Amino acid sequence: MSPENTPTGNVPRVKSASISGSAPQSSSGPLKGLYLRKQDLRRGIELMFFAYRDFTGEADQMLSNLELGRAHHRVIYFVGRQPGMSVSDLLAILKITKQSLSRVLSHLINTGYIQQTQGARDKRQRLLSLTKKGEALEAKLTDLQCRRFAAAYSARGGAAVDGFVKVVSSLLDDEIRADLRQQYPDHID
Amino acid sequence: MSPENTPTGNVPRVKSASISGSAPQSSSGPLKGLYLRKQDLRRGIELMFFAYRDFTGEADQMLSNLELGRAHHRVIYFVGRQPGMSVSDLLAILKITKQSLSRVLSHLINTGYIQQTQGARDKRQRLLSLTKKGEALEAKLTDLQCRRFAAAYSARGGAAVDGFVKVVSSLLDDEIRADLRQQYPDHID
DNA sequence: TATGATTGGTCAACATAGCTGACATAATTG
DNA sequence: CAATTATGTCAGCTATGTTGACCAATCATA
Repeated sequence: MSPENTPTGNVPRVKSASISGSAPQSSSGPLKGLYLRKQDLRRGIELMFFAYRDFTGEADQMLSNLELGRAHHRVIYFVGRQPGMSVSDLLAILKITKQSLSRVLSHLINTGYIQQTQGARDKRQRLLSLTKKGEALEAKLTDLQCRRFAAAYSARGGAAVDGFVKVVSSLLDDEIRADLRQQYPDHID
Repeated sequence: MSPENTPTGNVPRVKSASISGSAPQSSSGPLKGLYLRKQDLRRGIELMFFAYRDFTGEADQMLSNLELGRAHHRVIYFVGRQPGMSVSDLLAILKITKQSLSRVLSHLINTGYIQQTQGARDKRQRLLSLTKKGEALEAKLTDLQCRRFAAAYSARGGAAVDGFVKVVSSLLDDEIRADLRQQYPDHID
């Protein structure tokens, strides 16, 4: 935790005082922990920042033409993924407050992207699903992002995809990783 | 672009009408493009969403205790990475407006995390760097995120890290990928 | 059946962090 | 000197998150 006053991070520094405790790391030769140099970890941080921005950028653009935002996209995406989900299901996934969701969800209902039906088993529940209009938008947005992934996956091949899924899964909080493992039967874990 | 009305996405669907054009894909057997099934691409989308949230979560928590936000973190991170950078350098990295940055940057200067010095070559420039206080915070925040990466990297090994870097790099916009390639001399590309 | 828990909606108020557009100052460059 | 560049600043707007309170309908159970 001691502050390291090393400016650029460009120089390969094998001894990483505050990090190296997490894993074996040799100070000589191309050995096992070479990818744990501080510069490699920083590259990871930056890749996440830039990739997330670029990954959402195209969809954001399309959404802004419809006077919608990223929050609307999330709702449309997850409702499209699991039609008939309840409001509390959605809250649990998005991890935002009821009020934040309410604002966005009401707007999507008023503008005809999402419809609600009363739950059969539990009449308190409002089960959410996409309208035709909502499905069309979801398809366009998901398509944009899927194309980006399809391009990346096919450019790099199955082994790289495997590594990607493994590493990103390990970046998740435990609870979320368990959820995702259930969603995807053949999930690498 | 035709809307596909398939509810859950849990069933493995080999034919992915709107996506499969991007790459070779066989409809039988464990072949080359198996990782391009719609469910695999959706998993990628979701991994990015959840991983980014979890990846920033711990730092966000620490920041909120200091009455700072994620925007402040970004500034501190990149200034710490490249001390002496100009305001326009920072704007180019963050891709936000001058006014958005100004608000955050002024606050960080007023609260003693960042200092400015007049450029020697070009006196109009205000070169940014972290104060001792800023360095200490940067170290703590970066350490949190580096630990997460170090854990993921060492749990999955070098081959997985390699795949992760390859795939995430391919998710970037071209321009950004070129920048990152320069930042990291041994960048896989 | 009465009670308490759950599901969902709503209101008011607030904070952060993005945006636009206009304008000002100082320094550099041609 | 004129044009451009680097930076800062003002006013105002929007999107998306937050808290806390409160209400209604429904469900589950003692």
